[in-house]
Amino acid sequence: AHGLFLNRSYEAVSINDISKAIGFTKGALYHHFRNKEDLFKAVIDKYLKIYGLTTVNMNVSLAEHIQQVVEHSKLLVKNIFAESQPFVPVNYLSLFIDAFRHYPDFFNEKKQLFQTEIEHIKIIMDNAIKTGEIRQDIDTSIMAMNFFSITLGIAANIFRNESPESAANLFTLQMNALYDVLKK
Amino acid sequence: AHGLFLNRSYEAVSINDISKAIGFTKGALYHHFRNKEDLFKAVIDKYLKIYGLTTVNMNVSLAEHIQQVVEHSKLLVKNIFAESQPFVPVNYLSLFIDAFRHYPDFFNEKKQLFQTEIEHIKIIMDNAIKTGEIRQDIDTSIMAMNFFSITLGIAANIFRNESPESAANLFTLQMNALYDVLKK
DNA sequence: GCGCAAACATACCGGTCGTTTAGTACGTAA
DNA sequence: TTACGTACTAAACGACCGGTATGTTTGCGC
Repeated sequence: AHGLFLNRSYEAVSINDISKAIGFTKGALYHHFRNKEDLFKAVIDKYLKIYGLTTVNMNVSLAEHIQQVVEHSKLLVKNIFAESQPFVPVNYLSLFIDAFRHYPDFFNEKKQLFQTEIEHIKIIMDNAIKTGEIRQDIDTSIMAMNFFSITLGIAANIFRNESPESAANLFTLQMNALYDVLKK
Repeated sequence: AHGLFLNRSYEAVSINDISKAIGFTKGALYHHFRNKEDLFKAVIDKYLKIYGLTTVNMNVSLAEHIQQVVEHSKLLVKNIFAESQPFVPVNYLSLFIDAFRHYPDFFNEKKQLFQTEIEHIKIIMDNAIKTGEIRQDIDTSIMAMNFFSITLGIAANIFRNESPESAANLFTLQMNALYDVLKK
């Protein structure tokens, strides 16, 4: 079901499609899920992880944090590619959007996640200024958004060159380039 | 039809929905369009513009170029908000994705647009280095991607605070912050 | 071996999908 | 007056939708 919802829209995937894909009949599906929406929510809950650094350690240098984000993103990209060959980042975004539309709670949760992610980066940057790791004349709240945007931009990287490895490598270079101009 | 496709997915919008919205019968619709897909393509061709700086003047300083991108993005955001109230950037992305899926030519065209956009930024940055506007120790091909990612990240801004004005203002600050650390 | 849920299959429901068809109103030109 | 193209309506088409009711099989405690 995850694969189908990933590659097509919520409405385009029918219960019949899913039942065929898993090799069970519709009746079996409805034995386990109340309706299509419930099934979809279960798929989202189980498979749609995003950027989930979640338990960020804020006592790290900016360089270390970047290292972690890069590693995590590589993993994420790899997983997405495993399930959806063509139009990869597009499909991932699409599943996200379907989740927003048919699963409002998910929407609110992720919205909060975006916000806290940016706040975490800001704190780490503030610390990096104190320790002298990076320049002092930086508006950390704004620059944190830039970091976050570049992270999301990894989708655009995949979009442009289609290989997960090169997209991840580009992302690493991007992050390091930004770090270099911030460095003291 | 544009409004409907913007707020829901391709499959979720039926010919009946469209015919009701425009006040004509289904038959009238099929008199003008061969099928649903053709109708959709017409909508995309007419209404889905993106980031179309297209005719970029490359003999400008980086500061001037940023100014132009910011102004253009403000306009874009304003237009999108005019047509789709809730979940604004999500809806816009969704229409984009539907276009990719059901209108392959559109996909290839926009892919090229992304690429050339980044190349333009790189050229402008290379010039800015020559004129002494910005530092010399910058990998322009990588930093150009960063600029581009931040531009796309404007969608995340809208997503987080829902007001087009504040999203545009944040975007301006983000661009300026990046410019400041690049400056000589 | 028996009883009995749980796990599945089968068959069907009303409704809606995209699409097609037959027919009508009307302007324009022969 | 006739002919004909355009723009449209109304109705119907088969296919398939999400969902339900009702069987049948399976695994497991006893």
